[in-house]
Amino acid sequence: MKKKISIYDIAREMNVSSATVSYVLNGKAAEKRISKTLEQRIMAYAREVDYRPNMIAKSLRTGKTRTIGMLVEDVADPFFGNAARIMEGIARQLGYQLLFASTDNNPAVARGLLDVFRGAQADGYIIAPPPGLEQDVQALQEDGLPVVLFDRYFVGIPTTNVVADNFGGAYKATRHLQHNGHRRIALVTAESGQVQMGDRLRGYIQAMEEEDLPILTFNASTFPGIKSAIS
Amino acid sequence: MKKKISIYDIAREMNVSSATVSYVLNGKAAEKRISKTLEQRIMAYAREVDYRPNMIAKSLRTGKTRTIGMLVEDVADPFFGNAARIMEGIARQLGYQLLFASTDNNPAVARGLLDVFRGAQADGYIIAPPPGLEQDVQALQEDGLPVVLFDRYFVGIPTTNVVADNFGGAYKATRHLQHNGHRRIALVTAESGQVQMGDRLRGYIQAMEEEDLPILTFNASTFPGIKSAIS
DNA sequence: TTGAAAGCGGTACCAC
DNA sequence: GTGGTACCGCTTTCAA
Repeated sequence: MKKKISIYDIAREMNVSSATVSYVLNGKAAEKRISKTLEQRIMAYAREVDYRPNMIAKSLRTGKTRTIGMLVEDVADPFFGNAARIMEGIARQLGYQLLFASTDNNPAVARGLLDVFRGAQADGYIIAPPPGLEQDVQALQEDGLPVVLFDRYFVGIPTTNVVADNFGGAYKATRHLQHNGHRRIALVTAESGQVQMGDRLRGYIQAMEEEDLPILTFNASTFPGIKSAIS
Repeated sequence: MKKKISIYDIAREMNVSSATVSYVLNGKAAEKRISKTLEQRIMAYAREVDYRPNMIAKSLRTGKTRTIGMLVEDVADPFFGNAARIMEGIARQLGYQLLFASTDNNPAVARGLLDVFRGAQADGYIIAPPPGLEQDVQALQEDGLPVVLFDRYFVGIPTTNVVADNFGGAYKATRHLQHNGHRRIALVTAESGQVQMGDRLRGYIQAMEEEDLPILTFNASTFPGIKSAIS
């Protein structure tokens, strides 16, 4: 159980002040015009004793945690799992740590999670919002916290979102089938009331209407086995 | 952008010291024999201004972060994704926050991740270790940090592990097929050199040997399409 | 070139 | 019953 070493320990050992050590360790040696020799000595010693800064203390002082809270519907879902994993890698490269949590698409759960993240002083938020989270997202923004929505968004409330082109995708897919000579084309979807689903439906409908074809939709949620068609 | 309120703000408003506020907010009012009325007043005010403790400051002072670092092979993998999600829920119920990271089953990556977690002062670790992480796991333990391995473990190094009964499972499955009259039973596996795979293989072999049946194994990694048998 | 010291927001010991 | 205050480890201003 090697004892934690702090910048004071190394300052004492080097006969300098903690400030000097802090400067050197943060690459501000040049800026603060600290002698090259001193800098070398400190760096060498820090490496020797395997100094690791206490991020907690740093965060308390700077007010930044380099932490991003990420809310998805379910981390175990392949779509969100992959998204989480990829974003995690990118974040880490940029020196950020992602905090994940699953909302179950439940706004109450999501609210609780946001509270946890706020308690942890997350610097920013990446959210795949469940329906009903409008207020909370707005509250975050009003408090000056960076928020980006993904996979879904709220119509009417101004946010930065990254979403697939659901409308265009459904439209193109439908057109493609039409070009291949198909006439009876159905859309299997979920009636979740979520905006991304609605966008797909609209894309499909628009393509069908342009060709004056009948609209056919399967509701995957009410017919899990996909046994019958509605409308 | 409502300003962050601290216990000092509350203390000033209530004309008491920050110490008193801290006691009340931490349920130590009775223990510290603080008057019921004062307690009520402070609680009410805290609620009114929606006070949220700064966990960073709390962590710095107490040395505990109520955070657990979790290393899996791949968060996007359904097995690990589900494990992550379930553990996350339990942890949160207990007031802990899980930090996830994917090792890609690469010890170098895992080491870097452990460094990040240590920097974040994680209170404990849950690890599905890649081969070659023995030293690092031992180092954690020597530093007095709680570690639990899951899904795999290292033979010979003493750790707390939670793993499936791979040997017993393979043995029972094989026996089951034998009881149903099958004689040529093959094991499709991966030659990963990982202990859990070896355990399964041993369970299968033992069951086959007890009946004097021929050992047949498919190596799923060298024959991804599972086209031919070896041995 | 370098260092003293004031915080960041809490906790908890000890005194009154 | 309540409060003063030192301290957790680090950053940063200001002075020397």
